[in-house]
Amino acid sequence: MPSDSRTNSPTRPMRADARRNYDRILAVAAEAIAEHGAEASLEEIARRAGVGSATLHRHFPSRQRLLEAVFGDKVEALCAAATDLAVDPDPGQALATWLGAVARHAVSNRGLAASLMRGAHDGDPTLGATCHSMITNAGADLLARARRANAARPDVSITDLLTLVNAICLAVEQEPDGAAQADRLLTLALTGAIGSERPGSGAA
Amino acid sequence: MPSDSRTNSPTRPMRADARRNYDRILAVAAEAIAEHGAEASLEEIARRAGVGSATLHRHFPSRQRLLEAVFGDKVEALCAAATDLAVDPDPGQALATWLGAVARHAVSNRGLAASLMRGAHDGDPTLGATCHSMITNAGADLLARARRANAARPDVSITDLLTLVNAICLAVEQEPDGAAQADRLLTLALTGAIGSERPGSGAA
DNA sequence: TGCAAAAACGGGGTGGCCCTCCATATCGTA
DNA sequence: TACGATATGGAGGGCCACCCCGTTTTTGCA
Repeated sequence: MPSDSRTNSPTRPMRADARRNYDRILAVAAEAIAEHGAEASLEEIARRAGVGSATLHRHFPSRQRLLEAVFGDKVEALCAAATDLAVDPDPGQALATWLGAVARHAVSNRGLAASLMRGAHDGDPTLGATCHSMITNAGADLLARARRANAARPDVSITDLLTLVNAICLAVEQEPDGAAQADRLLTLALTGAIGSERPGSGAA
Repeated sequence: MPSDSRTNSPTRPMRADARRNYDRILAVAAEAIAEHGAEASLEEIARRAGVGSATLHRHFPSRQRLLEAVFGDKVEALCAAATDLAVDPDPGQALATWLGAVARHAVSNRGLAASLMRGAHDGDPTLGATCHSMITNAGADLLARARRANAARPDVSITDLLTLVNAICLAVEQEPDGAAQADRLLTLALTGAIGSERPGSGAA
């Protein structure tokens, strides 16, 4: 069920001990990243997993790769959510709901936002489907639908929206009440931070 | 004319050699931060300035202090701009203009956004007027005026707005066309990223 | 089952970073 | 000029990412 991009790839299946270590590292990394964020010490992850640091670096050649492996299932969940929302009767609301879900995931999983930010644009195009592009593709459909329904500006791209979401999440990541803050700021950004409330419709 | 919080402070004036080194370090740090962002290596700054790393750490006990010293004049310029805009006939536009100016400064001076983000809320309350609080105070007046003119939501704080600006700048800092991106995203966030355009008034 | 080649492992080294101590050099002044 | 206060910076400690290469484990086959 979980996404094991190694067990059934064209390359020879992993040796049993390698697989064991791979899984251990992944589990420990998830904990460490939850504790210390995306900058968690790789050395300590290896230590806690009971493997040498070389083993960690062999399985995950870069920090980004480790992050992507750790958050793979979260990202898949978000993509699935996008698919579900793609049949929502209110495309505009569906898009907003999904962006909120992305924000919620990013806030409650430290490091996810950082992982989603750095897309394929900084080297390392090895991994075909990075978290970044998966999310982008998933969101693109929702935006397209919203646009067709005249519920989204024609000049805004899905990259714009996701950049906003991630930027906000990254910014509030270490605030005490990050979740609430992120939600507020996202709503603000989506509906207009400066009151473009039509004169007359305002308070009072 | 430049703000030398050391020359005329209640504490004894700096010795000539100390002052020389202080200035050298500051100049070199500005270059290094422009090159490598807020995470530039302090050791290399010391090396380039021709001083020992201990000297750097004595003058600037924390990275944040160095950043604040480097960006002090930029922040003062932004505060001055806020004062000027405080008499603008259109308070809503004035606020938007100022936020745009903050963004422009933050994008063209790598590290400024990072410096503005971390306010007094993480220890080190030694320095009375941090960049963070200076900017916040400066912006608060503009927002208050805009609010009185019904040109700003009553539920949005200056902290919200500055967090958005800084988050955006931080996010696009290493994109190739950062300035344009930041401008676009800020406009989006201020006016509403999802088209709340009234039916009929849209493009066409 | 036994064994050799292949695969994976991890200790330890390199080089970088931040930060501190303290013996030494420099400055300002009497 | 001489002296005390002040500033300096090299050396060293602790942490980190990353890599080399001798050693151990696993596997597939006879």
